[in-house]
Amino acid sequence: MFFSIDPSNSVAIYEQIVRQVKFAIAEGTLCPGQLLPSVRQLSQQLAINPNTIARAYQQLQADQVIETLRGRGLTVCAGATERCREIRRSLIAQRLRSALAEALHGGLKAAEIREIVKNQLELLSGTVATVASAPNEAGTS
Amino acid sequence: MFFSIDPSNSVAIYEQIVRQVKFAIAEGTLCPGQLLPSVRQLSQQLAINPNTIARAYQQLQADQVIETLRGRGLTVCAGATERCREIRRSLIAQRLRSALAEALHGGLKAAEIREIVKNQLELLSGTVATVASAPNEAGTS
Amino acid sequence: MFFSIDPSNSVAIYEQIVRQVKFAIAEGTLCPGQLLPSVRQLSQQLAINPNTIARAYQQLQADQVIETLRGRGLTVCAGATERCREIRRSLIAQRLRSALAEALHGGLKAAEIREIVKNQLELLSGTVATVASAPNEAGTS
Amino acid sequence: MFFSIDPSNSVAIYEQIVRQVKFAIAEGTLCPGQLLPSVRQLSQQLAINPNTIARAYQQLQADQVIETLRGRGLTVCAGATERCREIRRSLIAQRLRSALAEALHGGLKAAEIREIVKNQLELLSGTVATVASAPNEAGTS
DNA sequence: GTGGTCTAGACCACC
DNA sequence: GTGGTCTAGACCACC
Repeated sequence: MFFSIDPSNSVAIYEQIVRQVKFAIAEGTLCPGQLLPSVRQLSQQLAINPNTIARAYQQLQADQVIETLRGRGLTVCAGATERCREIRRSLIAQRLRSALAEALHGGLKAAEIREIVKNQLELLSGTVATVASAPNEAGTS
Repeated sequence: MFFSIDPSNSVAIYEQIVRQVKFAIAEGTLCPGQLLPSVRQLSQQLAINPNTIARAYQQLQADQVIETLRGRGLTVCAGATERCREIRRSLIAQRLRSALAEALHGGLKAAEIREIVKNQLELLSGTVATVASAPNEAGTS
Repeated sequence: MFFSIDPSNSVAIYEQIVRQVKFAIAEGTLCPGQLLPSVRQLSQQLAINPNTIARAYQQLQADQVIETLRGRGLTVCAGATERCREIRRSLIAQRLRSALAEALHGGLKAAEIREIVKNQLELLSGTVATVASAPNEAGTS
Repeated sequence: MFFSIDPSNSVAIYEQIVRQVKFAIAEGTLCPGQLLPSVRQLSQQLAINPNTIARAYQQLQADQVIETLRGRGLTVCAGATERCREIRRSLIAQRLRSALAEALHGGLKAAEIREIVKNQLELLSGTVATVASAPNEAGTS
């Protein structure tokens, strides 16, 4: 698990950790049953106060993504992979929908939007083209 | 000018005002030379702290969208209409692009994205054309 | 709002606060739109660290029971009354069901259980009898 | 003796062991005079830290349910069967009473409670009578 | 060793 | 004034 935390980012540090853990689980980098780095350990690795790490982990527990094994640490819940993927997909789809709505609403014509979408997808698909044969994982790098 | 402010929204109130003024200018509801409501007046109308209104107006001045007419109040700058339209369009286009990037990045396939875009555009274009029939989706600025 | 906090109780202080707020909302003591006591105020009143209060309030926000009005404080969400009632009822019903299951499982005969239930309801209903005409609020003292 | 330990359960592991031993004694699965599995043996069988097993056994000794036979190990005390049964029954009855009190207190009407009790008893009595037909609900200790 | 909770005190943006 | 975040350091039960 590698985290990259940016303390000057406007999203809170604990929230950055939450997202990166969910992302890692969705990606399969972190699997159900696996132990997370301990609060103290991660706190040292990232040079961040243990309380902040603990807060992120508490959030992840509330989201039913990880659970505590008494005295041993925190593990990824069974089913978390699918849950995290689903959360991600629906957040993304929703964000996409609202960006489209806002675009139409804010003066772009449907044709212009289609153009942007087409260009953007071609531009970005370059990276993805080679992975086209693996249906589910495409583009999760 | 009608503003709708939501204090429980995560974007700051002053920022909501800034956006709505720029939007109204881009739309032509507010025209160059026109006087804005005074701080006190708007503060009363929205039941919001005058400092907050003042801050929004300062921001709009910094963005060169409004300017003070000494002793008379604040007016929309000449050229603000085009500038606001341009600001809006580029913000929107950028947001759209980043939503698309994130979507690809986060596991949606290009085909799925195209599908969402297509559906959404049909859905919303319909709504825009015949606003009255779809009551709820219309005003989601 | 009166809170009674017991720091020697095994349930965490922040959790005691969370429960009492939900209870007060379910009861109607705290109504949608009403402001909660501020973090600092409650912290003084209960002689408890502000962080602990803040944590309780954050939990209540995550539970969609309260929401922040930027710069003004925290209010009870619309619909929170029903939500809190429903939460309470289902928690209680579930606890009751599992107590019954455990009782049967653990050696009490159905007849004994019925006896305990009957006695207990009679014993406790005394308090409630006079309120029998107000269907929904019965016994929420 | 089969134990099923869940480290992600909120009740401590040593406490889970204590309860299961008492339960087994109350049920007659474990009889006075019988030797308990050694700390090491149980520790291996459950893949649990020996200290945790030792702590459970200490607790059971304090509760006068088991006692050490010098050099031989730990045995179930004489009279433990009845004591465990009694402990269990009174714990259960008390839990039931408090669940009922809380239910009344928390907004369920006496009639609703009677309904839940009735349904639950029918449901579970059925299950107990013909365990084999309802696979999942049987072992919910 | 593990996480969970709490206090104390600081700084921030926002109103 | 408001809440939100973070650090620092303590203590606890559990394993």
